[in-house]
Amino acid sequence: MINEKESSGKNNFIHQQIEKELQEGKNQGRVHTRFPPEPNGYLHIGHAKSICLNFGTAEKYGGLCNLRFDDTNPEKEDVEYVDSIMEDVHWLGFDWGDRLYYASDYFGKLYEFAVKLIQEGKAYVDDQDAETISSQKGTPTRPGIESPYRSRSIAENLDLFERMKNGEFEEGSRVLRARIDMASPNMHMRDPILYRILKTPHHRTGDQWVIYPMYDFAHGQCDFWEGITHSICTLEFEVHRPLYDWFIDQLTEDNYRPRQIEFARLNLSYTVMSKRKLLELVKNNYVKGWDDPRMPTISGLRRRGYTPESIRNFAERIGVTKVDGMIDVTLLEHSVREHLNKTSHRVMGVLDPLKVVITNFPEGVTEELEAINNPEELEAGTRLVPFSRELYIEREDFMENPPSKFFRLAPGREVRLRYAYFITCNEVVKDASGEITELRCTYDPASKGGNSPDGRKVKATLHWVSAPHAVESEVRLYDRLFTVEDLFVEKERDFKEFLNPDSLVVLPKCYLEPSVKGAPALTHYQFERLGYFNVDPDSTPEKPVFNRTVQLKDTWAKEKNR
RNA sequence: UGUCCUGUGGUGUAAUUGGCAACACGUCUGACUCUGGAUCAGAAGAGUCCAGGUUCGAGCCCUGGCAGGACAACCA
Repeated sequence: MINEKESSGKNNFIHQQIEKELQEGKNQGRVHTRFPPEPNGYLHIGHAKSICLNFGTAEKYGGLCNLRFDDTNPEKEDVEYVDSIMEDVHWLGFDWGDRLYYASDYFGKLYEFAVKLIQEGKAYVDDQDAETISSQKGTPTRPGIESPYRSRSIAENLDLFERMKNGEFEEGSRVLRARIDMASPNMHMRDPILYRILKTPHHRTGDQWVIYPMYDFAHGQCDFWEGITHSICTLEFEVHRPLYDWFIDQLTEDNYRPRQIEFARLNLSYTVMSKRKLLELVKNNYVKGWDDPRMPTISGLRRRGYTPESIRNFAERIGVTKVDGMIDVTLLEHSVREHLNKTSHRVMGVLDPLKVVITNFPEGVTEELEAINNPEELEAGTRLVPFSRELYIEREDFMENPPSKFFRLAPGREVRLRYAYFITCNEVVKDASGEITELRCTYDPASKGGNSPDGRKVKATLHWVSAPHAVESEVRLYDRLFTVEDLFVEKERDFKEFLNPDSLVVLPKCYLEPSVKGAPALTHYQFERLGYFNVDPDSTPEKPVFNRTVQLKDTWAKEKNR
């Protein structure tokens, strides 16, 4: 959680600008933002940054934030995406109230506006095909040339545009263009296309329209009609701003103007953030779906075990600037650990079981030992954990020939079983191949509860599970999806070449303490000494499935690798 | 050979608008601990892309460079 001290006095450049405007009395003190996704994919952590910025900014200045679907391209969009986007925004903890809009709500007004531009001689119908128009556009360093249709009469343009709307022409045969400046140093001002013919049914308007406005012709006007004051978008739209302003200037003579402000999109190490690439991973089954826990999507992170709080704190921590950079995933991981450490219940679970027999503990007896649910929040209470003669411990918690820095169980060494007893290893049982199959230990009955009877110390406390009481579970371990930190520097090669083959490891047979039985999907736990895990929706009453959200920090692992 | 944007510890951000470069993550010590977690205490790490200039004083202002990015979809 980010406290006041950390967040105060750290205004990003957008908030600084807003505060300046507020002092000047601009927009009558109104702050109104919008989050405008195109419903052509699932939201990802980069969108979360934008959501937190837009909704957070409105919240901070007592303003409003709309949710608006930028649905001007029926070929890529779908209601499935609309639904998931609304779910994800809500899950993150934001609400748009009754301000749910669609660019398609404005198709009628946009059409009228286009007609007005034609009447003013500021737009024309171009009969050329895409290739020809593109070739006349010039390059960033060379001016374009004017279309032969540029100076058609207003009456002819009006007639043609109406017939475009009425479906009289084929897709691609005509477009409506703004008449601005083919020699502009800004490519977007070289008679940009306003409308194109598309005969694909739209997910909301069906076949009512066969002409669709382009992004540039829709976005700013929607902002204007909704009373948006700050239209926050990502850096790549910077060069669109003159066009954005040009349309608004044609629309109104008011003082009120929505202002486009650009910030740097989020780049996370070891992952991809483009919807195109994410879609490719899903479509070609490199992952199991948009909500695969390895995906950087909101739904993937949710299933992985991230909490809304952790994502919002992350967004706050990374800040907002115009500098293109790369955020280390470990910062995201830190954010979940921080939140889950405070909130999740502790539980014991053994992922790679090694059987331990307590030779001096009676057979057929079960003891119930009290364990603390969350040492960070004692009000969470305690639970009883069964203990018996046969247990499982983590295989890596035992070494037959331990190096000096290894504090855990070894032959002749005494350690504590958490909340249970001190045990000493007396015998190592192996199979024919030499693999350790069982440890035979004795316990000190006087150390019940894990308290040293005579003040003697042990260097390690191990987690364990009683064998006859263990809940057999599947546990899925995740690692980064890609093997390289920055996919962008490898843009010459197909990004799929860098997929991490070990991004998912399934452990089919893990043993967990019985208290996890029946926990609903998405319940968070800390498996003591291992990490944070949560219940996967694939769980059945017979066989729970857990996802590892993130490991605990592990200084031994670091030591081991030296 | 254009227009626009951006350069601050390893990473991400800050610097009261000209006043000893601060914070978080990470790293390294140490303390504490029934999680090698958490917590606590401390340390190292940049002189702000470069070169000039203005100024008592520049990360901030001016000039000139350099580097990186965006823009040539009937995508958003």
